Amino acid sequence: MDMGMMCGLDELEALAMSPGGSAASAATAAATGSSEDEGDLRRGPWTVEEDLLLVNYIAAHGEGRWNSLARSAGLKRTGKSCRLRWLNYLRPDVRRGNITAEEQLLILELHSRWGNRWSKIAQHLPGRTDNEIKNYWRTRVQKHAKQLRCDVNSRQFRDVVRQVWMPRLVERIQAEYSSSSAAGGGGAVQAAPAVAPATTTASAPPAYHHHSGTYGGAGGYQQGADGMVPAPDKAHDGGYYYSYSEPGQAAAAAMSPDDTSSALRSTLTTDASHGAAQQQHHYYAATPTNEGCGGAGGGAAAGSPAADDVFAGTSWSELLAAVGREDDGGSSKVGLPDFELGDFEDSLWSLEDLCLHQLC
DNA sequence: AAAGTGATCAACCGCGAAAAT
DNA sequence: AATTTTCGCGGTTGATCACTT
Repeated sequence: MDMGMMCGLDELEALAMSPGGSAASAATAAATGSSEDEGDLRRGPWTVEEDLLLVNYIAAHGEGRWNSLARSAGLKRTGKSCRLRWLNYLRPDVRRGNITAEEQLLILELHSRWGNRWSKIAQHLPGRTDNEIKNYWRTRVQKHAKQLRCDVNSRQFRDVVRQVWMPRLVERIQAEYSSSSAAGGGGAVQAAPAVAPATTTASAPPAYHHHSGTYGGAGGYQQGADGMVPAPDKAHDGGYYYSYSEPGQAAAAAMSPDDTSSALRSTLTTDASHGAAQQQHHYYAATPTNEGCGGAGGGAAAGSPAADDVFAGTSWSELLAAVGREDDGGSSKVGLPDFELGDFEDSLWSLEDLCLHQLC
């Protein structure tokens, strides 16, 4: 394992002195409440010390056999807990930060195919964990469904996703690519890091990003002069948060050329004047007035003005108007072909569908 | 400024499948 | 072949942060 994350006593000592470390420990002690009896397994938030034990043990011995790993590493944790901590947080290729528009699009697309198969979906979003995707779905997607008073699996909501959400994501991605190409590509990493082509060069120095919107590093640790050390930045649970990318590594690792998202990217970026741009044209062909899904909509979206919310500024009545009523089988919606829904167990909608139906 | 509310995310739990003994 | 252990997944919870009132 060439993670380059060996940690020595120096780092552990530095850790003991670091604000993040002490904060995390204190926070954990407060969170767990009770002192840990000898032999008892710890629960709750991980301390920096525990993180380092785990990281360094895995660096030396590799992962797997989690129960014995936990014991051997001297961690009073279940193997399960160690595995989770490693996979969701400490792994060097874990990407942190906002879910990009392209990632959102991919999640919507893949969820339509596979449902709540989070781990399977996560395989197509390099650096993203199933837990993160699951959280995204629950907090963002289900929130929108709730605002619409729709079941997240209802046809109407899926129509909203298909006819409103996804097109707007496509639109945004297009805009991002346009601006990034106009700016010489430099903006792509910021705008759409998930699947943006590698923009760093082999000669570029490693980039450390100290905010929650970037990605590319292992949890809250960074490569020190001779080992992994906690990143002294944003207080976040344990009090550390950072990202790191080797030259040309982040984007390359973030997206292998042969995965679904890559195909998606090519779909989105191939000839903007014909491809997705044309999709948008069809998506927005018409909007019959209509209520829908309990009709609570109008203005409800006002509560979610997040900058990355493609629905921002659009009332739910508008959204619902765009897709027609569920109880009429969606027949009132226009602007999109009626897809074959008989087999939506397998695939309700997909970008391939959109292309097949003369939308690109 | 304080209290209340909602959003986010790390972590835990239970269960079934796979692997090991 | 049967039993035990380990792994991985999906669902859920709780703490914290951010925003609103």
